[in-house]
Amino acid sequence: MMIEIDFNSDEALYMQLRNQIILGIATSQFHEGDVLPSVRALAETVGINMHTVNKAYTVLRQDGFVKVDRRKGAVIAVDMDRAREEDRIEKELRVILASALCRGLSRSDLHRMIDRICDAYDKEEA
Amino acid sequence: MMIEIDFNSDEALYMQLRNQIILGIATSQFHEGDVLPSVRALAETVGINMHTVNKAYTVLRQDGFVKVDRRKGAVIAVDMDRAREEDRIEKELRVILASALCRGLSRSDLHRMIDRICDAYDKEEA
DNA sequence: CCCGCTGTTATAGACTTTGTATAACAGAGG
DNA sequence: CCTCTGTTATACAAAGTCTATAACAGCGGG
Repeated sequence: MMIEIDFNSDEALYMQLRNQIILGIATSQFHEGDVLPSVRALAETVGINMHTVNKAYTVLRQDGFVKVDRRKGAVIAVDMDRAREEDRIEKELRVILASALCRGLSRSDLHRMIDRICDAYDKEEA
Repeated sequence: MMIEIDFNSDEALYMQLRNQIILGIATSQFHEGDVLPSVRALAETVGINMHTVNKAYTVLRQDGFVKVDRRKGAVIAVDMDRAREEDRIEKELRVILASALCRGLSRSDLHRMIDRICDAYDKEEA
């Protein structure tokens, strides 16, 4: 999977990495058990420091998306804690939904948007 | 409207302020034309610095939620630029939806979640 | 057995962001 | 005139981000 960094983004580099890998898992470009590039290799190819990649992997581990094996490296291993996740998701959604509603987006607009994003994931997956 | 700050949150104080005010607009606790507390007053009641409140108001202005009148203060004035907003919303949704799907939440789970949040807003509004 | 790979840790420096603190300014209004 | 409004400037401390070098332990292949 191609991982790209936008150095002009105001989003932290390690968060860009984290998010792209989560997107990769959602679109089945990464599967359970897949091994991510080593921190040094990914740092090299992307053009950033090793520690920045390491921080991304550490966050991914804390968030339950990978398990880190000292010899193999970072392995995709999604922790399925639905209840806890549902709370987190809903909390994050509240603000962004609020701002959408303020702009005049309707509830059905949001549903359509959800479907469009999910469709894009399903398509990429195939 | 009651505005509260969580000093233990890892979210920046000015962003907490910003988000709560957006939530307030979405739930009609703030209406078009309403005047927000002055930067000094809000800073006093919340227990933070004036400049932190000012930054929140500045961000709200940049994001098109308030207009600032030098004599009256910050006034709720939502900028209805749907097209631009739709892009921003969708971009923000992509990552959080991806992480939800990774955890095993289904598309209909997400739809239900959207409805639940919107229902809560409608209810608060009434 | 050593070499090379893995993540991990430590230390240090530069830079940005965040939040606070004081102070002063112009504009508007009672 | 006094007081309220946002705005601006300056300074400072603390935290976060990113880089750079270096070293360590564990494991596996030649």
